[in-house]
Amino acid sequence: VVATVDVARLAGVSTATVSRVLNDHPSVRPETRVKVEQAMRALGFRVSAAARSLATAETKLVLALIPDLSRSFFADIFRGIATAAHEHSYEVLLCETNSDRAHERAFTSLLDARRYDGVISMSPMDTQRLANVDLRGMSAVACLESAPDARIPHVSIDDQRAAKDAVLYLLSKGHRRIGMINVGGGALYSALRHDGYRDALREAGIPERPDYVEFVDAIEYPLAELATRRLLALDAPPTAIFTVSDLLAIGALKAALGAGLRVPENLAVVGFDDVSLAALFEPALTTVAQPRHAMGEQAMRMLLRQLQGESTPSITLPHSLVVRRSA
Amino acid sequence: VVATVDVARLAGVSTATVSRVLNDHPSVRPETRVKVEQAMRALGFRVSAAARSLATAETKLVLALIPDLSRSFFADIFRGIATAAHEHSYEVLLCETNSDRAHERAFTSLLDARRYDGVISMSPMDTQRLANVDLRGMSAVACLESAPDARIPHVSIDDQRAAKDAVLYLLSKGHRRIGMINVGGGALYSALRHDGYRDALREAGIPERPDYVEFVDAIEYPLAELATRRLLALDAPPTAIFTVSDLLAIGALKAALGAGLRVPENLAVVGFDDVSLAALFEPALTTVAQPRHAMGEQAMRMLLRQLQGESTPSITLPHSLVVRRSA
DNA sequence: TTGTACGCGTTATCAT
DNA sequence: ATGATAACGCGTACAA
Repeated sequence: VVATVDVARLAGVSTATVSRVLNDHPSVRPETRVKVEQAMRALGFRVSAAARSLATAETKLVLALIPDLSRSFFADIFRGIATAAHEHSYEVLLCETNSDRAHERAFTSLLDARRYDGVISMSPMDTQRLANVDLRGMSAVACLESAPDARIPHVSIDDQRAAKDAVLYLLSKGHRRIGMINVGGGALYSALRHDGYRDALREAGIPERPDYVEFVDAIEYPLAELATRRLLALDAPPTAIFTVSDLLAIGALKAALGAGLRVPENLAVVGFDDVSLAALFEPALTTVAQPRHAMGEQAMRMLLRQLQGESTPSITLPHSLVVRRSA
Repeated sequence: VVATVDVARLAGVSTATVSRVLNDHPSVRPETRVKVEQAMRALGFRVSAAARSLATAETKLVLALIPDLSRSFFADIFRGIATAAHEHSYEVLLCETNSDRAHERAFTSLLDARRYDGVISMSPMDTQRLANVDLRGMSAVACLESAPDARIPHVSIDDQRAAKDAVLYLLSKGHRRIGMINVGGGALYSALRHDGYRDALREAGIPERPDYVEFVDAIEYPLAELATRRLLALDAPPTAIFTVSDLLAIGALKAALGAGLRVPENLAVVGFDDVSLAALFEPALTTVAQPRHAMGEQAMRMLLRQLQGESTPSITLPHSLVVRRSA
């Protein structure tokens, strides 16, 4: 392998100078710089990230924890993270943690070797665990979900308000019997969106009907399809359903269509996230949009600032209601 | 920071012994091992991946090049790669290279610092470039697409045969006017699938109609929707369409449904890949399935073997036709 | 079975 | 503006 010493020798300078060239140090005479650069090319020199890390105690690598890679929702956030990271010469390692084994693995790999400068969690479960574990001084930020503990700053939308807005929209369309399909598991966002749903109903003076709120175990459309069937089997079934995810909304749509109902005439459906699928499906989904890319970018920038020793407050980004055909 | 020296001191052994414990070296007396492990815990010791890399000249990190992260098709392959990698204590860095800038970035980050032990490309464009660039001895394997040059081994299905099978199926259903929606850009798989399409027609004694084959610029359903409209506007329009991607098939479906046609009665549609969307859409897609997870696993194992100095032949995995409603 | 000592390729400090 | 040199933390011959 060719190292800085070799370059130094060929260029007739010291390794210190080679290092300076490598790091764009201003105090290098232009002619010297040229000599060094020529030597580098001539020898086919490449820095060793490892050696650099060892000397600087920085890896320029951050870990991104994601629950489910097959959901493009997370892919979009990841893109935002990567964008911001690359602007600052950082790389992002993606780790999917849906299974228990993967979750464990992620945390060992996170804490065992000092491979990462920091971590960004897009997964409620991981975020909660991050808050309860000794981070050994590693920086962490949560995306989408705030940690119960306030040590980890987060970037998210106002979930409660967003859910309320969605339900208010349904109310404005004249609906009085509004159901909800939520997800279990104890994530904070599901609690918040549930609260938002209640807020809207309360404002409209409509009493809560617990049997109008269904919980599914995972963000998978078949589960929502079943939940919707249960809702539709009620004595006075909902005329509209608010779901906490577009995938669940698709399930609701399939259940309604399968039952011979017309959407939105017989049953209105509102989703959440505005993934690409939302516009594709027939009828196209009315849904709450989150600024996914921006959220990823902000999360990464937040982490970057933490790495420089700054303390970073959590931030809330704006959501919006995208009205299409389903409601 | 606490290093091996500190652990050694506390345990009353040498750093060599600590290193041996770290690497599960058999020649360490059990009692010694225990002493060392206790010292590690007591001090909160963590290895430095950087220092280890510097000493071993291995990073235990591979780079995965992916064209489009929002397509779950690639996410599934990535999962396979990660699975196999983790079994051997490797990490996988994912890099999306759809844009020119990202493509350039990927290659600089790949070749500049010696950060990665190897690279797996799932992107035709990247694979072609890998074959034309000085890899500096870095191992590379292609997933999904063979490199024109034979230096880079690949894992893929038999694309030509798979396409032929799909078209043969349509022929078996009585179709004689069969169109195709292919993708431009010069990827090998599109040429192969085109050949497979021709093979099937030839066997059936049906002359080629060039106007039956449409090319789109990217795997995006709106483009396929337009292409399908053009096909349907022909004097004797196809009664069936074979597409090289499920996303394109969805576009064809939307065009057909939008034109008031019934699928598969008036127009049969066959997709490719069997992504989750294929089963979700109405009517559910008949499509060619690729063993995505296994392909990823095999690609990673192939890379691992290369890293150990073995030479690895390319491999072809079996495909299958999944018959659903659309054809 | 265990210890000694050096090398891995950078950066950073202190001189000059 | 540049050079000499000591870290950085681990693996590994070679010895013992």
